[in-house]
Amino acid sequence: MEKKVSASVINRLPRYYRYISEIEAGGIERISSKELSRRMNVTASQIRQDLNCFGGFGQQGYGYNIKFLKSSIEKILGLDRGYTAILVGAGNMGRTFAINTKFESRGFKLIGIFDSDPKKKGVKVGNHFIKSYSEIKQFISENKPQMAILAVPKESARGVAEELIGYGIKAFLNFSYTELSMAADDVTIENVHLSDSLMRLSYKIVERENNTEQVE
Amino acid sequence: MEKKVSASVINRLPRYYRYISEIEAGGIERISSKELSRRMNVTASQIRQDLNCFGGFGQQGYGYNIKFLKSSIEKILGLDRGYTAILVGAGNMGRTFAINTKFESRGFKLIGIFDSDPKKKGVKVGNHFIKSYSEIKQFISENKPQMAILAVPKESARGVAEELIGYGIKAFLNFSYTELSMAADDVTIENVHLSDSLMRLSYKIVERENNTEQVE
DNA sequence: TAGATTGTTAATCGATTAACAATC
DNA sequence: TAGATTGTTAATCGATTAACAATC
Repeated sequence: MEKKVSASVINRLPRYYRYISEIEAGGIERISSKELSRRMNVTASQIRQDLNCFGGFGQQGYGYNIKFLKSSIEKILGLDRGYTAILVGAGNMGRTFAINTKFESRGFKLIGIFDSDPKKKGVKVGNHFIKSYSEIKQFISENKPQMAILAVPKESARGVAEELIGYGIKAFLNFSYTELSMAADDVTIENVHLSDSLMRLSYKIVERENNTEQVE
Repeated sequence: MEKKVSASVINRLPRYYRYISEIEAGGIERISSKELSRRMNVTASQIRQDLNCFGGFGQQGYGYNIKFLKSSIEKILGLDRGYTAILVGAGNMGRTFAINTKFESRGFKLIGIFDSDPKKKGVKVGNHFIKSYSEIKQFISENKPQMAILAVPKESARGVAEELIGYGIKAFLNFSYTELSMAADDVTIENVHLSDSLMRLSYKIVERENNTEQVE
């Protein structure tokens, strides 16, 4: 019944949330789409259009109340739901993720870290002790986490994902250097490709060098 | 003189590169846009349009030669230029980045790691020994790296960026939890926000839950 | 009330897809 | 040559921007 929200809008939501959070931290109470557009370097029109996909959070003549807008975006993004996550793979990427407190401050709760390397078992990472991968099935059935963070080697990513889907996990954040796309359409995967960002940066350097050359 | 390539196309380039690399590794010699579109889950038309922004890499009746296409995309992205990078900040994120060999295999060379914490000086990370941040000015003037990877705390990100711009760095990959956007228009910044991916994933879980509820 | 600013409709712009002639 | 598939133009679709009436 609801109109489907476009991917472009969804992609922009976290950015709105970051800016609004910063503005709130700065002690500001309200903001107009115009002023926000200036800060974020987008059009005011786009901001109003985007937010209105989810409801009217502003007020004519006043603008947007920061606290209300922030909590509204939190609801939209599900940051108020206390979703829980497990981390699979306690290599560098996995440990970095686990230790980074920002993730938990964004409304998520990491409840378990797993690794298949027996040497890592029991090692402390952040507030957690690494568990054996062999315990994962039971852990999931007891704790029912909503998401799994995959930070395993490329080769094992697909196998692990399939196994976890079998145990009922339906949402993945995938840091492995491979692109997961599972058949089941009730499974959601966000692939993170750090080297893509690096390649884009590289492209822009090339582009700039080309522009500098042509001195016509 | 050249038509400006749109951001959408540039964003897709690294993904093409990853797929083509995998296909090459699988020993395949040529591929049609149709077959590639099937694998990548995009339209063949889009693939042809995108590639033709940069030239005609295919051949009628044959398709695309994988080796040639791969090296062509490498040239477009500048992966063949031997760009060098320094890493600033040897915390978890920085070390993960430094150790991850995938970055170097993508045509970049990490030539120095810097941290302002005196305790970290001399500590080995991957093949590198962490240098003091106070040495960075001289290092840059001697080695002229094309890019800097920022993995410093949020609070210092802007200051560090400004300083490095002063030393001649013009391209940044920023992992700090803040969005850099410097005034100078000859400076390029790629911001990486890991928690944005997490929030998008969360949004999709909410969306699915909403869809499941309404059993009309 | 007058001024400000939203929510929303309409207009524009750009990106994606379809179609097909060119050609290997 | 016949079949396949590109490169590219034209058509469609969707996203962004502009405009403005509604209203706080």
